[in-house]
Amino acid sequence: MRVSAKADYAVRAAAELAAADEGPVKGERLAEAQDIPLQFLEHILLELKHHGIVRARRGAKGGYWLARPADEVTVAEIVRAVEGPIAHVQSTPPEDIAYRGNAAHLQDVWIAVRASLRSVLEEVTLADLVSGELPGVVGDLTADPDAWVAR
Amino acid sequence: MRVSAKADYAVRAAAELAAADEGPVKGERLAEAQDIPLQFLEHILLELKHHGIVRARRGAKGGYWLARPADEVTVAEIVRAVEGPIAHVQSTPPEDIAYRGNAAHLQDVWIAVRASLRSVLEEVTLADLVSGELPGVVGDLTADPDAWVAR
DNA sequence: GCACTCCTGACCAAGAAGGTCAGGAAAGTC
DNA sequence: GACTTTCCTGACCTTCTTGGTCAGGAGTGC
Repeated sequence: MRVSAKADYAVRAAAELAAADEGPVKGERLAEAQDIPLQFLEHILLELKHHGIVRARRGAKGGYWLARPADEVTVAEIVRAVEGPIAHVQSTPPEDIAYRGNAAHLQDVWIAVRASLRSVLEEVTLADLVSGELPGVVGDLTADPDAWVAR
Repeated sequence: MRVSAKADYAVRAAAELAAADEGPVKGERLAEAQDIPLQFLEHILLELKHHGIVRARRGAKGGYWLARPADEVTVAEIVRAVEGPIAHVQSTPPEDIAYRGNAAHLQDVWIAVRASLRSVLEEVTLADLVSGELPGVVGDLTADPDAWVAR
């Protein structure tokens, strides 16, 4: 139930791309802007490219850019691209698990967990992230001061 | 963003304990009921004991039982006991991370992610799980057929 | 004393996390 | 065509986590 460095880096780099007006952005600039090790970032960007989220061109004047408009790319997509499916249990999707005995209803709980994650991650687009105008669901959740304290 | 085998096992074993009317339950019985490797389960139960969720007695007639009533133990507690804090980013709590540049608002997103996880995991108690009468939030989330399909 | 059950630490193999390194391959510039 | 720039790719590395197993010790009850 944790967010990996890779996913965090990927979203941050994508946010920088979303904010770039036009033209490709060099990996080096992304790395500096978000303080990410360059060579590690290049691997991440490659994965994003393979997933059709980002495009790239080599050579002088080369760099990376978003394959789609920033308001059509969600955080969920990016996290999935680098971390794989969200909220899998023991590496299998919750809908495929058969629980027995008194844990029979645990499946519903994991399904609800996944749905609640999706309700946040699939709503927030890169455009939202850059503009700071986050969707209502995020505002509702972060409005409670309790959301900001550790447990 | 995945649920470990350990957390899954821990919740399942705890559900069995919650369902046991009275008297200690042997580790072996829990392991059989939920099909969990016994020796691994014993380590998990020990962690739950150290977190004050479970109690135990050795010897004949020994076994494990819940330290508190089943309707006062949440799934969140159990997951935290064996997996550590929920929704940490790069092993640090989201409220402690300072984002820069165009990723400035990413913090709000991770906070919202954590809050949405909590809204499920802290609502469901072991009593809910055993009875199958899950809290409203779970019902709402699992009612949507979309919640049951992979992405 | 003996059986039973939990308790604990050591160990282990495989994989993931979080990188680094070295070189190749396209694209643009002169 | 040479040269620079930048992405592309695979190999490698160290440390930690995951998901266990093994062996023995220590209470508890009869």
